[in-house]
Amino acid sequence: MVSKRKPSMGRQKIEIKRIEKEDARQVTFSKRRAGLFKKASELCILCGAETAIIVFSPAGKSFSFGHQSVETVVDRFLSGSPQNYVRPTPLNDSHRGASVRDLNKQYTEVLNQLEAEKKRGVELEKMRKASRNQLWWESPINELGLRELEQLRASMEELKKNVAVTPRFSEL
Amino acid sequence: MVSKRKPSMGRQKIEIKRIEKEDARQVTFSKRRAGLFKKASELCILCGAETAIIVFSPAGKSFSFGHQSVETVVDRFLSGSPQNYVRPTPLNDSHRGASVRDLNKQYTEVLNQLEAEKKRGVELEKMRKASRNQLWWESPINELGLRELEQLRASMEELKKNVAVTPRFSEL
DNA sequence: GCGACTATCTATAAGCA
DNA sequence: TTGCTTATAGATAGTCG
Repeated sequence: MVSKRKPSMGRQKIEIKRIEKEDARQVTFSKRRAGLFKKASELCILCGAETAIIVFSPAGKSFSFGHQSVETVVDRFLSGSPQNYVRPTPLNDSHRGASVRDLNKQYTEVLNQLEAEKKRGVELEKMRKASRNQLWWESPINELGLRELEQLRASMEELKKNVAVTPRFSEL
Repeated sequence: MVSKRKPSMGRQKIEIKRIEKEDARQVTFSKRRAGLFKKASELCILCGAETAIIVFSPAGKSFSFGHQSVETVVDRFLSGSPQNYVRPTPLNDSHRGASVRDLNKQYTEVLNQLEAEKKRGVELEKMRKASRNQLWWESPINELGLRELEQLRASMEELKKNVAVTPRFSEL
C-alpha cells in the first residue's frame, strides 16, 4: 500500500557548540545524559571498571551515576524512607554503620557541595594547598566488601534485564 | 584500480558482559573510556552542563574527566590548560589494585578542596579534628558492611517483586 | 600499547504522539 | 518530560602494522 510516508529527517549532523534553543537543549541534555550513563554502565560491566559520574544540569540540578553505588539505591528503596544521609556539617556527626556504599553517596554529596562553594568564587590556590595533606586516615576498607558489592551489582544487572522497564541510574 | 580490499569483519555486536580476554578487555577499556569522556565533553558543551567523571580501571589506575568542575578548575587555573582535561592517574598512587582505597583518595582530595573552600577560619580545624576522632567511614566495614550486604542480598527477592510494579526502582 | 581502517552496530536529532 | 519512529551521524569490534 502506498500510504503517506513519514518524512523523518533522521538524525542530523550538529555542531558541537552550545544549543541556544532552551527547549532543544533541555531535551538533548536528558537524552545524552541517559546515553552517557548507559555508556558508563557498559564500560563498568565490560571491563570491570568502577565509575562515578556527577553531572550538573545548567539548571542546577545534579545527577549522579556510580556502578557500585547501586546498593545505595537498593538500600533506599527497601527502606522506603527519604533518609537524610546529607549532613549540614560534614565529618562531624556520628555516622556509625557507614560502609562502602555510603562512601559513594558521601562522595557525591561532597562533590556537590564543592561545586556550590566554587560557584561562589574562591581562592583556588588554597584548595591545592589544602589537598596536600591527606591520607590521614587510611581506612581499613578491604577488597572483600567490594567484591561482595560487585556481586550484588551483577545481580542488579540481571534484575534489570528481567524487568521490562528501563531503570534510571542514580538520580539525585 | 581493482586491488584486493581489506576484508574487515566490521563492528560486531557484543553482549554487555564482562570481557574475559584480558587483552581485549584492556583495549576496550581504553577505547570506551575515551568515548565516554568525549560524550561527556559534548554534553557539557551542548547543554552547558558541568560534569566530573572518575574511572578506575580494573588494574587500579584511575582516570578523570572534568568540565568546568572539580580539579579541572584548579588545573586550569594553575596551568592555563584547555577546559577539557583528561589525565591518567591524577594522584601519585604508589599503591595498586586498591580500587576502594583509590576512591577514598579521590574523595579525600575533593573533600580537602571543599574544606579549603568553606573553611575561611577555624571551621576547618574543627571539622578535621572531629573527623579524626569519629571517622564515620572507617566503621567496621569488614564485618558490619558484609552483614548488611547479606541483608541486602536477602532482600533481593523482595525487591524483584516490588520492582515489577515500580517503574523507577533505582531513583534516589 | 597506540593508531589506522572498515563494516557494522548504536546513539540520536527531528518530529510527533 | 517521556516515549516512539526514522534516517543518519557517530562509536567501535576485529584486524593489521
